[in-house]
Amino acid sequence: MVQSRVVMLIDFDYFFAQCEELRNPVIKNKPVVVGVYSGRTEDSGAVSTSNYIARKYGVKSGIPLFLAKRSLEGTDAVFLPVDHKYYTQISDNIMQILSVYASSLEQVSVDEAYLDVTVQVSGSFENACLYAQKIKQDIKTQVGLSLTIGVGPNKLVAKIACDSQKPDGLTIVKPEEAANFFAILPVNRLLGVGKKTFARMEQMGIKTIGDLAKFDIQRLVSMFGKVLGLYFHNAANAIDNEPVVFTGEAESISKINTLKQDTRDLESILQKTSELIDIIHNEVMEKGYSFKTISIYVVTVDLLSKSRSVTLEQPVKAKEIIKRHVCLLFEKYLSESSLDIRRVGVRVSGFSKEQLQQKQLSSFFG
DNA sequence: GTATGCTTTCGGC
DNA sequence: TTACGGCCGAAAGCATAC
Repeated sequence: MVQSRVVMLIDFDYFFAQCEELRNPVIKNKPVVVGVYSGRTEDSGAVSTSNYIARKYGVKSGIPLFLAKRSLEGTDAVFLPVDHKYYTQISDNIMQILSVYASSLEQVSVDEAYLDVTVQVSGSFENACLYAQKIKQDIKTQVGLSLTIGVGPNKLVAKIACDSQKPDGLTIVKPEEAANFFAILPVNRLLGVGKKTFARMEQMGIKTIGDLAKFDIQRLVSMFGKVLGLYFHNAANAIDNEPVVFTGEAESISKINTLKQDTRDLESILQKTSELIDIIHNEVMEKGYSFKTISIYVVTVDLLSKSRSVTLEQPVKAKEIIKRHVCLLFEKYLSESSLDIRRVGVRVSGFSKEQLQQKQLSSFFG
């Protein structure tokens, strides 16, 4: 008999706010709101994360800071600006500790990682329960943070298990339970089922993952194509063979800022993007990347976003090339739109890294 | 038709 | 009544290639 894998998804609870509680435990029993301040006016900006006390007042990720402030009026709420460096340090520390617990670790974001622990728990989900508790305890003791863990036979199930109980949760879904666990969930909980596909599936009478699991596979293939159709069929039946693999470098590097004032003056836009490009270019050079694609990102006064990009024939690395293409892209964009611009951003992607490969080879031999 | 790759938009954190 | 960040990868939509 083929033994099931045992895969965990570990999610750090309300991460940024919990980091702030760690730094200053006095705030722990107060509403804590971590926000990005745009610098325009005193309260201009948005909530990045809040602790669960603040969430009781409806203060959650993405809402405007002044709204959060209003909702928390009369409480002893603490508002703090994001400190990415500090959170990344803590995250790196936790990832380092977690990596020892697994055969492979795949970091998904600053506060999430998949672990393949099949070997460590001898393929037993009973062992996995104890093992997960041990991991939680270890991070609590060594770092002082709480985590939520989902365990399943693959990444797909682990993820949905993890989402089902937070914070400080532990949910285990055994292989034989996965189908029932999935059946009642709305189909858009599956990766790959966005707004459009969700609407299409609804038309076909598919609302839950259970509906999708029972749906005729041939018809799925004829509707969505071979690759997607088979993927949907498998996913709905909780089948997922994606391995837990070490995550490589980021695929894009971007920087975005809010302008001091709304404008469509090319000079002032280029002045701001020039600052952003300096930072991006530094980072790209540090990593020894070349890049092929350069994009600009615009948020207009009505808060809608647009982007434009160009892909070059050859990978390049010069800062001047970014600046030149950013200028061209903005000239083009401005000729197409008449709205004032509130925020601007720059992104580079399509990396290649001959240098890095050389480095790896030489360090392998050296 | 299916695969592939590019551009733009969407949505989670 | 309006109000509102910064980043990333995935989704969606299209063009082109086989």
